[in-house]
Amino acid sequence: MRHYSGSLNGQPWDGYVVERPDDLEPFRAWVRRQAESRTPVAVDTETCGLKIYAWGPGFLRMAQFGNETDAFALPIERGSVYTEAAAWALRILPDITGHNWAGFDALVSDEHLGVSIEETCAKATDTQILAKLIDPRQKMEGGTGSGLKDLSAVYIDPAAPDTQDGLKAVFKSLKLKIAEGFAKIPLDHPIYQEYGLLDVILTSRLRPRLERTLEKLGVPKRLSVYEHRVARICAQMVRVGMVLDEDYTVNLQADLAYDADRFAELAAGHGVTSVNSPRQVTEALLGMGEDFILPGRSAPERTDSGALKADKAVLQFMADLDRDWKPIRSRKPNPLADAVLRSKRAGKWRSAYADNFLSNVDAGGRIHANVQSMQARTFRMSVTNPAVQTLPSGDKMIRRALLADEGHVMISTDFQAVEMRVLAALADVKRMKVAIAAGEDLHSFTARLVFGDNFTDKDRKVAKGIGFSKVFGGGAATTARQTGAPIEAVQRAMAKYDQVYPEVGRAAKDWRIEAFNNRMVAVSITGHRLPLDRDRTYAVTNYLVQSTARDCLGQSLVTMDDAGLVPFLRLPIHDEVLASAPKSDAQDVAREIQRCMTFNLRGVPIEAEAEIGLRSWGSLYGADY
DNA sequence: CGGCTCACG
DNA sequence: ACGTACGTGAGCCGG
Repeated sequence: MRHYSGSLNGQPWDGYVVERPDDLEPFRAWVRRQAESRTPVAVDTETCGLKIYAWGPGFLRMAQFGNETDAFALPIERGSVYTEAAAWALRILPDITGHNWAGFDALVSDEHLGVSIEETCAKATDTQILAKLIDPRQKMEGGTGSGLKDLSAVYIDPAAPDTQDGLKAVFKSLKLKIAEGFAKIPLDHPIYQEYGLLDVILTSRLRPRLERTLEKLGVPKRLSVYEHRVARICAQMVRVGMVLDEDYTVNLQADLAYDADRFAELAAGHGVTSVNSPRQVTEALLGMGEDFILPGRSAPERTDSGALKADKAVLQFMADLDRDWKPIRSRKPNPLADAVLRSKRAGKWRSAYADNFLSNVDAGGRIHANVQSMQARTFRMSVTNPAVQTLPSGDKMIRRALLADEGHVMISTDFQAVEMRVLAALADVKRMKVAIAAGEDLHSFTARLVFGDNFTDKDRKVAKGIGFSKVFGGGAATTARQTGAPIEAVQRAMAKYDQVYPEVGRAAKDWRIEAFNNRMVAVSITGHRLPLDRDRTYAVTNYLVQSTARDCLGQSLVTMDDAGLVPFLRLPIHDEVLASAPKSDAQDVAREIQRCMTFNLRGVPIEAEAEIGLRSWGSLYGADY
C-alpha cells in the first residue's frame, strides 16, 4: 500500500493506493465503517479518455473512494480482483458523492464495473449539479466554473492544486499528448495517484459546503432532487445510444470527401489554396471585383474585427443562390464563391458528422453521444461526441446515418411553439393566452393584431420575426435583417406589437428590477438561478423563457420516467424528444410520449405533436428509409 | 488560443 | 440616456 498525505485549508488528509490483493483488506474495512456510519463517500474514476463505449476493455484504469480526510485508490487495470472490490464498495455504500456523476462516472461504473446507473444514481449526490444550481455560468462567462479545481479554490482552499492542469503538465514532461496522456501515463506515477486521491477528498469536502450555500440562497431542495433525476434519465439515454448505419456512413464519408476535394480544386484555380481561410477567400473575391455589399445594404459586410466578411450569406449571394441553394438569377454567379461554399460544406459535414460518428461507434455498432443535462447558463442540455443536437435539418443526408433499433421506428415529438407559450405564461400576456387556448396559430394571430385582418404571408413572417425577437431581446435592426423587411416597417410593427401585448415589455422591466435587487440573479419559477451580465440585462427575458422552456422538457422527461417510457428515449433536443420503438408499438408509444409532453403552465397549455418515421432519423425529414 | 464560420433549437 | 437578438459544439486558420 502506498501512502500519500497532505493538507488543505489546514485540514490534513491521508490517501492509500492499493498495490497488492492483500492491500484490499484495509480498504474493505474502511468501506464497511463508512457504510455503517452512513458517511457520504466520494467516488471518482480515472479512465483512458472520454469514449466510455467506443474504447473497449481496459478503459477504466483506477477507481478512488474517499471521505473528507481519507481516500483509497484501486488499480482497476491490474486485475479483476480490484474491479470486483470497487464494484462491491459501490454497491454497499449507502451514500455516495460524485462530481459530474450522472454525466460520466455513473456511465463508467455501469459499463466497466457492472454497477448500474439506476443503482448508483439512486444514492448519489452530484457536486457539479449542486454547483450549477448556485451559479450555472462557466468561468469564461464570469461564473465560478463547474470544474473541481475552480470550485475547490472558492469553497475549500484557494491553494488547492489544479489536478487537471497538473496532470497535463506531467503528460507534457512524459512527451505525451493530452489526448493520449490519460491512457498512457503509468498507473504508479506519483502525481497521477496523488491527484486521483485528492479529487475524492476535494469532492467530499465540497458537498457540505455547496449544500449549505444552496440552503442559504433559498434554493428549493426539490429542485436539486429534480435535477438529479433529469441527469439520471439523460444518463440512461446515453447508455442505450443509437444505432449507426456504418455502411451508409462510410460511403457518405467518401462521397463528402470527394466533393470537398473536387470543389477545393476549383477554388485553387482561382488562387484559393485553403477554402477555410477567410483571408484567402476575401482577397481572391476582391480581386474578382466583388464589393461584399448585399442587396438592400449600403456598406460591405464585415466581421466584428472589421475584416470583410465571406460567410455563407455573402457567398450565397455572390453565387446567385438562395438560402435553399437554388439559383435566383439576380446576378452572374461567381464560380469561386460557389466552389468555396460547396467545398466548405462537404468538408465540414464530413469531419464534424461522418468522421465523428465513425470515431464514436462502439463494438455493437451504436453511438452514445454524451448528454450534459444542465450545461448552458439557462440549464439547457448539450450533447457532444458527436453533437447530434446540431445535425443539418434541411438535408436528410446526415440524419439518415442514425437508425432506430432493429425492428424499431423513429418517433420525434416536438413541443408546439414552446418558447412563445412560455412567454405568454410567464408574462401573463392576456391576448396571447386567449389565442393559444383557442388553438390559433400564434404568428398569424399576432399578424392580424399588428397588420389587420388582411395581413399577408410577408406580414406573418414579420410577426413571427418580432415574436422571436422579443424572446431574444432583439431590436428593430436585427429583426429587419432577419426577416428581410425594411427597418421602418419593422419599427412600426414592433411599436404596434408593444401596444397589443403590453404585458411583455412590462414584465421584462419588472424582471430586470427583480434581478437587480437580487444581486443580478433572476430566479425562474422552478427556482433556477439565472445570473445576468451587468451590460446585457435585457437578456433576462430570454434567460427566463429559455430556462423555463428547458424545464418543460425536464418535467416531461420526469413524467415519461414515471410512465416507464425512458427505455424508448434516445435524445433530448431542446423542444423535441427522439425515441425508438418497436414498429408494432409505435402508435402507443408516440401517444404516450405526447401525453407526457402535454400539460398546463400557469393557465397556458403546453402541447406536443409526435411524428412516426421509418427506421432512420432521416426518414422524418422526407427520406425513404 | 482567439477569431471566424457554421450546424442546431 | 439609450439600445443591445439568446443558448450551444466543432473545425480550421494563423499567430
